[in-house]
Amino acid sequence: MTRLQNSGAVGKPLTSVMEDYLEAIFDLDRDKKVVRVKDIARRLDVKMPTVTSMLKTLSDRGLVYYEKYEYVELTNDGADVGREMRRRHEVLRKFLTNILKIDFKTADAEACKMEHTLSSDTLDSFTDFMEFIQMCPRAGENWLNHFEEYRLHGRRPEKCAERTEQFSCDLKQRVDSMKNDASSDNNA
Amino acid sequence: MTRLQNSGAVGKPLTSVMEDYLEAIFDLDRDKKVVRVKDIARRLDVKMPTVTSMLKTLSDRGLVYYEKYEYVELTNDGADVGREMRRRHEVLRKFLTNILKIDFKTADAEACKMEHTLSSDTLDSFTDFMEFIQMCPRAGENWLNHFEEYRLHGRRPEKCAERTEQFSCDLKQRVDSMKNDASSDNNA
DNA sequence: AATTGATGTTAGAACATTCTAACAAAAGGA
DNA sequence: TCCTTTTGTTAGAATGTTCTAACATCAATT
Repeated sequence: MTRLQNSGAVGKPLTSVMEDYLEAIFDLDRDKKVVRVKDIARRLDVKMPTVTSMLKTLSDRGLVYYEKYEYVELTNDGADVGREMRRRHEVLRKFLTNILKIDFKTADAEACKMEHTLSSDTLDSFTDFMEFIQMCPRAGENWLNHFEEYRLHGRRPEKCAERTEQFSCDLKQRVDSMKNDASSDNNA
Repeated sequence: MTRLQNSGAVGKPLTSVMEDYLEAIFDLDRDKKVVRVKDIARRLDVKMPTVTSMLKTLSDRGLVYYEKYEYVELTNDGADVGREMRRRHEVLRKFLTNILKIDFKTADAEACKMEHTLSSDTLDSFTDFMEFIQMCPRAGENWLNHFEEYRLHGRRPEKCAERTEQFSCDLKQRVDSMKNDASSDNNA
């Protein structure tokens, strides 16, 4: 199950658009103390009637408290979803910036799209991977810097290649075997 | 631009659903030599009328050749899209299985969802990262195995710390001597 | 209190995607 | 050939998300 369930009105799963709205409201709630239709509209780049319409839907499902012309608030269920989407967003953004070295703006946008599609389990794997990299000396920041060089200065990082030579045949063997596995899309 | 453009009927970007259909047809084309409505329906888990309807849309946009009751074929534009989606799918699936150690079935499903959302640039970063890991001995398969252990046996991989010590004799020496910026590996 | 500008709502429509029910063509026996 | 099964199509409806145009309310100023 990728999508969070609500225990409110309906048993149907939330759509990714609903998740976006809940995340937006959750964020705005922390920043601004009062959440208005206009804020949500600007944040999600939609028109105000669209927001009104969605607020009705979310209200029906017990995810927001919403009365005409009044400020919007999340219910507990709604806040749970919003918070979870925020968490996912952060995990993914950090992966994209810290590991893949993608610039913040792009990473943020990509994370926003990815956060709906990945299952919790997969998300956990991303988290684990990042933790592992920080925890395991052989793969820490130093190594990540090499990746950055690799990205910036072309496909064949000499420093890494040099090391390959210095390492035992044993290791190189494993590296080669993995290489075969991962570069097998010769479809044309 | 995340989405590929077609040079056919309309200038509008493709939806991710259209991309799914094109990828499915592309795959079936390689496997089965003749692509039928029923095959597409089964593959995408939709009903046949839905396929018929989408084929009209794709035909209008110059992405498939489609005549009533006849086999479906991709145009060059359509094949370009299908092939690209296939490539993205493979990159992501390999990342999820080889790096994050997610089981194949799950990884395949997740890749299918991710492939629409990521930009080409970000996709390239995934590819680069995988290539880098294969190329750089300090981050090869051996290290990836440690990650697997880490995932399976809890949050604190003692072996990683141990190894650091073990490597000291031969490796760390070289690393230190030839590497200028080696100093940030000293975490717990 | 009346006016004005910002904010919010309703109504109605469009689009993409999907479905079911009913009909139509193709294919393969008997 | 006629019949049956498989495959494919049309028509029509539903859902989810969005928009524009028009109207309503609120807040602030005069």
